[in-house]
Amino acid sequence: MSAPPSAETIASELTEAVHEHRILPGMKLSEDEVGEIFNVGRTVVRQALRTLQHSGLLSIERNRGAFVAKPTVKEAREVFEARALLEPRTARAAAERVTPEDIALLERHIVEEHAALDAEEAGRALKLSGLFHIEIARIADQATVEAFIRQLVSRSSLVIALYWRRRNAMCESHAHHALLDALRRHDGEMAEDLMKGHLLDLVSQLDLREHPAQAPSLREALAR
Amino acid sequence: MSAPPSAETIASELTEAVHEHRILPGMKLSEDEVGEIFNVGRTVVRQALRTLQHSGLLSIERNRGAFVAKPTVKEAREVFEARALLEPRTARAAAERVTPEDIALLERHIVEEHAALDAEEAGRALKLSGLFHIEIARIADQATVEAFIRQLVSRSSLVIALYWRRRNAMCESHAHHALLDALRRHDGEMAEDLMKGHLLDLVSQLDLREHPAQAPSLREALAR
DNA sequence: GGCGTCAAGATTGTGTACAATATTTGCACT
DNA sequence: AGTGCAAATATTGTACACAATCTTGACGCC
Repeated sequence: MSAPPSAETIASELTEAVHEHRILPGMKLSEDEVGEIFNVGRTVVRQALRTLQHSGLLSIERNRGAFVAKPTVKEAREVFEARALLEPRTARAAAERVTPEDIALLERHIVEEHAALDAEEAGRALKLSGLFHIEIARIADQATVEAFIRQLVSRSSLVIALYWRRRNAMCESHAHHALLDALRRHDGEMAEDLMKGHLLDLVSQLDLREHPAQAPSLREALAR
Repeated sequence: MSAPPSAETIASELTEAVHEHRILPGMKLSEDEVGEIFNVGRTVVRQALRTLQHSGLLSIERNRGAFVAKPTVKEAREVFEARALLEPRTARAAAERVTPEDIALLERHIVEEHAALDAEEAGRALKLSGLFHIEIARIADQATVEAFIRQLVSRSSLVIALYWRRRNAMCESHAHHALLDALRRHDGEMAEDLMKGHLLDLVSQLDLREHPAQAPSLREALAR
């Protein structure tokens, strides 16, 4: 209905849905189906799906279709190892460049995140939590690194959907608050350490043992 | 001619051409032209171009076409800052996991790189030089980081095309040799330091002052 | 009844025609 | 001659038709 959205719009909407866990790993995204939802032809849908594939959210299998990626345990570890390489130093750089406007924006982010948690909207809280990390990269004025972190945050959403231990609470709000304090004081060293610890915390809350659930296909699950 | 190549094949060929400086920043890649060269329809070409866009090699302007990206000075710095975050630690990890087969492969790489330099094939030498860095990420068994480094190496080729000081020699072969030695001895610490220094060396050989040459369009070059 | 083969259906892959838009060229007018 | 507008050209954006491939269900055979 109304104006036909562009491929970028569709890609954004789908990405946001993944961030909010409204779209879960393994789900199939049929071209016709997505096209009907957004009132566009398959050509535009295919562009959007390819975009999401390149950012690692979809796995497109030839003549089979596009499926939301199901990161293996190894990939899950790799995502957080990559984040551990990029984000702490980026947080340090952000602490040195952060402006009062940035601080205010991050404060609003945290408030909204808390509000979402109180409203039991875990998906929205998760999305906002990811945006917090992306904002830090933006503040550091490192567009290239920011693009990488965007990808990693997106893929982290998939990892969390698959491997998160406790569904009830996401008790990481304290970490973001502490980071914000360090940024406010332009304490780069502290920001770097906090980010490093925060990421380690996140990984420690995942269950990254080799589950059966991660079998990519039924064939492998039942093979012996 | 003969068998029609897939979109991935075309993307690889174009990427390789960029690595070898056969395709230079600013060049326009017309869909029809590329399609005729590879004997495929525009549909497949567009897929390949989108892929290259997502890896940062092309900038696609709506209703204008696809142009090989011309990184600004800022982007050039960002690329090497990102590499400085990712590659040293990755080299350390590689030193801990490297196998004799990997060592042999890297040795061949270096030999070929020297041969290319002797044969005055600067483009081929540059491509092999980039592959050396990618191989190290592969050896580290970090597929996610490897994908990022691939992007960064590609974009580095564009940066070098635009900002390299001396066209004659690429006197970095020593650095790769030293890195290989560290890997052979499983000396992670040394490998990390060498990689860090190597990347700093590379940046120092660039002319990243704000030249006029970086004007994206004639319009800007002559605007006053 | 179990199993293999094959046909029907559905979904994606690709080429192409047409529409939309940008660029260039020519022309009229000042 | 210079400038502004308009038509012509060329290139990309989108939709659609057809081909290729996979999945599913049915039928016949053992």
